[in-house]
Amino acid sequence: MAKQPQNAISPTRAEDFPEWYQQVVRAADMAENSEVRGCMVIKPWGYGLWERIQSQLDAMFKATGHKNAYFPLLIPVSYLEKEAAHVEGFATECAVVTHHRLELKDGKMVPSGELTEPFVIRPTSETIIGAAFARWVQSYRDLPLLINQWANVMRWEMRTRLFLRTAEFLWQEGHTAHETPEDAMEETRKMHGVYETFLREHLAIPVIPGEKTEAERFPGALNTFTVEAMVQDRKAIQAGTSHFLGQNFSKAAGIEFESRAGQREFAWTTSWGVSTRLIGTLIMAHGDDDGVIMPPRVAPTQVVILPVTPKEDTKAAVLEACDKLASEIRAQSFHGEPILVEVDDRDLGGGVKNWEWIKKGAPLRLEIGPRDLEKGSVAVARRDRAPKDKEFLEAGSLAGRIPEILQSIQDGLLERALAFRNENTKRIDSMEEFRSYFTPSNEEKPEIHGGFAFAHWGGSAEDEERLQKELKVTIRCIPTSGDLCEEEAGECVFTGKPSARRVVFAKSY
RNA sequence: CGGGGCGUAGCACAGCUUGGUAGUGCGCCUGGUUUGGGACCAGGAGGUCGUAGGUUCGAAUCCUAUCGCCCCGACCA
Repeated sequence: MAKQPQNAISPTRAEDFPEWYQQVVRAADMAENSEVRGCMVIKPWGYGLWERIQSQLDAMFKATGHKNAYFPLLIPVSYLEKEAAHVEGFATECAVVTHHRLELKDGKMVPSGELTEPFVIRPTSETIIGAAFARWVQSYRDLPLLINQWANVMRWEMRTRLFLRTAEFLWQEGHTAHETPEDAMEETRKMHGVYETFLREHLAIPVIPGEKTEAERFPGALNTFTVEAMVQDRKAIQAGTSHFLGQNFSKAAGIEFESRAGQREFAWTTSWGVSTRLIGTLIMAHGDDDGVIMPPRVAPTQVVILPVTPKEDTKAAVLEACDKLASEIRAQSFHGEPILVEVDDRDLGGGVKNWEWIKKGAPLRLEIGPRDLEKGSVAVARRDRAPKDKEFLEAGSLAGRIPEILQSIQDGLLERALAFRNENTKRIDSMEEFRSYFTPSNEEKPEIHGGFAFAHWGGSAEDEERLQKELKVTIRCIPTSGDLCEEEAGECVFTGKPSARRVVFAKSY
């Protein structure tokens, strides 16, 4: 028998990170490419994670006063034309619907009824929601209007990757309208904060909250705020955005109201969103060479119980003990919800099942066999430790300890991710250092290199573009809060011009 | 859309240079042996070799076109 590899995923992260990512998504059975170009099938384990993300974020949106609604998938092309920057930003990636009927012609179905005005499949909904807001808002008393939509959107991307960039993806888009610019800006920052909290506390991913430069701004926005995460190839990934749209969209859509002073005024709007990209971020932030590691708070199954049934005569007793433990654990709660536990009693080899759950990243695996029944023990294996690392704990008191164990995994993941980010974040004060930091030593097959560079910047949009062309590095954000936000004057590394603060540079997804 | 690579069983691949009608491993099914572990033995199911043309007595293999996928770039959540 051939010796099994040490780890479940091949290649390893160090060998080939992009390929590792794809293998992990498949090994964890989260999603697969579909027959439709650029569109994925999200499988139960991946969708289960999305549902957890969805329900927890939704609760945070509700707690901040938002209500859910749903708007059409199809947007009249003329709506898009109303905001100049917006059209320019999205035009090239729109899927367009031009017909409404099929006819059988020479054995093939062909479109026949041409629409008088084509629709685009929403790439985002500012315009169509703006049109609704224009109807809904009459008076300052109708404001603020705080709406969120959970939906799918479509952007016809050149190159797609499961979860990170797909033609169709799932997301939430918040859209709000306010009486004053101050109110709208406060909303923009508030939701920016909600994302930072969610990423850190729920997904165990530390992020740098900050503002985008003009070049990276959402088309049509006055300010774009972002939370930037670092994943294990040391690249940055934009995990969530919050935009202050000023009056651009309200003027385009006619969101007008009568103010307290009796004047007709345009509302101040915001929009903010996160997408299924969070799933890709989570995989790349926490995964190891054995697969996904799910942070307990969002794991679709937090505890898996694996019955070990070597002998037929003890099988029934083992299964019974597993079910009993499962219901004890289910009675416990973790962050206010019953613990999600599953007894995997499928008729498969124990090793196979064990490795499946490792690859899926279930936070805790519990094994109960005949010997455990005699000794009153349970073998406990944590996903944040080595696959063979098990600890035997006392069965009677185990259920009560599960919440604290899950929390310790949750905390450990955040600490580990934070340490990784800090190790790969560097203050840089010279151009030479900057260049060498972002230049791989093997041009043919670039190894994992670079990280976050924290440097002074006083350049223009053109300088920024040049930087991207030369080194593939962009300004990820100008930090607005958090431990990496410090106001300290200095000189731009590239131009020597004065700079009020350091900004974050990185290669990105 | 540019540069590179690749489409052969559910998955990973070999075979192609030197054309002769398809193979290996994993997975799947059946039976047996095993059992604190990604098991073993035996038997079995499964492929018009991406698609369409062409050359040829004969094409997975040679030629042309086309579609799709992956990696790198441009674009982007």
